[in-house]
Amino acid sequence: MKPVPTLFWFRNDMRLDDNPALAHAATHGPVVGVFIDDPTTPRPRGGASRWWLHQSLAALGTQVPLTLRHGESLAVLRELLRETGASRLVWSRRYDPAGAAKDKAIHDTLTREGFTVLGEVGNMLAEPWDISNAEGEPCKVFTPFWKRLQARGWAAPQPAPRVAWAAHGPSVPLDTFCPLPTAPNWAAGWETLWTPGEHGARQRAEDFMAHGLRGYADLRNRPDLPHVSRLSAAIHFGEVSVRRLAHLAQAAAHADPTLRRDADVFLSELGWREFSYHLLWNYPTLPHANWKPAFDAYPWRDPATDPAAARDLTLWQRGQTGYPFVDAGMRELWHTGWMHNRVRMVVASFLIKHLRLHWRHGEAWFWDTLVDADPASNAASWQWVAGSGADAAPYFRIFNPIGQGKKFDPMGAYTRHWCPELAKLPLDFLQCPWDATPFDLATAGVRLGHDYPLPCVNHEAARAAALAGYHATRADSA
DNA sequence: TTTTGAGTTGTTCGA
DNA sequence: GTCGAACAACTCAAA
Repeated sequence: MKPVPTLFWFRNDMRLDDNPALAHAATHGPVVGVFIDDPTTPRPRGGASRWWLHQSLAALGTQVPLTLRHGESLAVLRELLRETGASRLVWSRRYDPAGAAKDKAIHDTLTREGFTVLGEVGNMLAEPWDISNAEGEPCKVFTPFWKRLQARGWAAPQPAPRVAWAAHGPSVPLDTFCPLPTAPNWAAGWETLWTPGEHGARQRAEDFMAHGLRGYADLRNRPDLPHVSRLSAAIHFGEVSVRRLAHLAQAAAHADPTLRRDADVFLSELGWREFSYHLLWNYPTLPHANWKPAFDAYPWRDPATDPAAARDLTLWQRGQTGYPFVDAGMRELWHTGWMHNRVRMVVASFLIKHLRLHWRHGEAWFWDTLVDADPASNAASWQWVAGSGADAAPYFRIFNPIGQGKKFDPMGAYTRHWCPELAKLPLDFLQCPWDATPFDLATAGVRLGHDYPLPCVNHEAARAAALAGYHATRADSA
């Protein structure tokens, strides 16, 4: 008698290592792996994310036989259950509101139809509902959340299970399923920057633990140095498990106690991701509505009705604001699909506070251009910078784009790399070329307004306007 | 229940 | 150049 297969639905868990759902599926005979592109998804992936998805699917396809299908998820799954004769469907849970709702609907429907449908914990240290404060409510401040999560602990990572994979056709060819960009190919050369897929992620993780972790606590703020993990996209797609990463960091600190502080800071960054999902789960409007409603009163400039605001949004997106550190970050994003976290904070603060454009415009741009675009981290972080989020930065914390550049790119290497038209400018004026003497500018071959833009806003005036705007959000101003 | 202290990532000003 | 305080007021969490 032919054994009944189990259908394993890959989503953002593109790995075999420490994949509890896959481990479960593997205990029930042959496994058919499927990935679905569902056009009814409310907020489809952005372009950069789809580039990564293509590469990640290609990598996963070399590890296991993978069936690729287009279509509404429930319909496709029904079709596959019928075609394969499977009676069991297994997945790693999703925690974004739309994904979780869809999963519940599919679970309920297929269960009613007699199938066994099972979700296991996704790529999380704790499920978003596992953590709550003393009143049983969601945590609204990071530190107590993180303390509670750490006290609770998490499961040790498990090695990849032995799986009896069963190929199943037909499958849509990858180049049709998830096409790479052409005309223009804005991702040209990205394959030399990134190695999507489980193997690349593990390699990157181990390389980081061996060479980047030491000094991480301080040097993670330096965009010119290799002391961040660059694992954000791999984590988003589940190419590496956060439990595995936590384990690797803890093992490194155990082997060498002088790495303790660095490892703790790295773990807390994983904690921020958990906190973001905790917030998204409990407050599903996080990606589009101010978490603090008081911020609804903020006098944003509207690019839809204000041409100057529209112009400034475009300058920001293109890295043409005239503030070199900001422009360097925005160009890094466009050219690599990624931006160093310190620079993300600076460009976000600039959009929100200097240009007084709603954080949603920035969130949307990041959603489309980041390879690591994530519904929880992206929304929570933009709201954090805006001051409208949970445990957010105080409103008067307005990053100085000049000072941040000088402080965190002290040699100017990062800024010069992404703003090559300023490469010959003396360091003293690199972050504020408008202060350079005509002689310095001429020597460096820079004509401000031609080779590099004049600043689109004045820092002091913009800062004052942002502070004035925030008074509208004060509790007693209503 | 009440009180008290804390709260990712900063900037500016004035002594 | 360095240092501490102010920048506001609020909510949350823990004692």
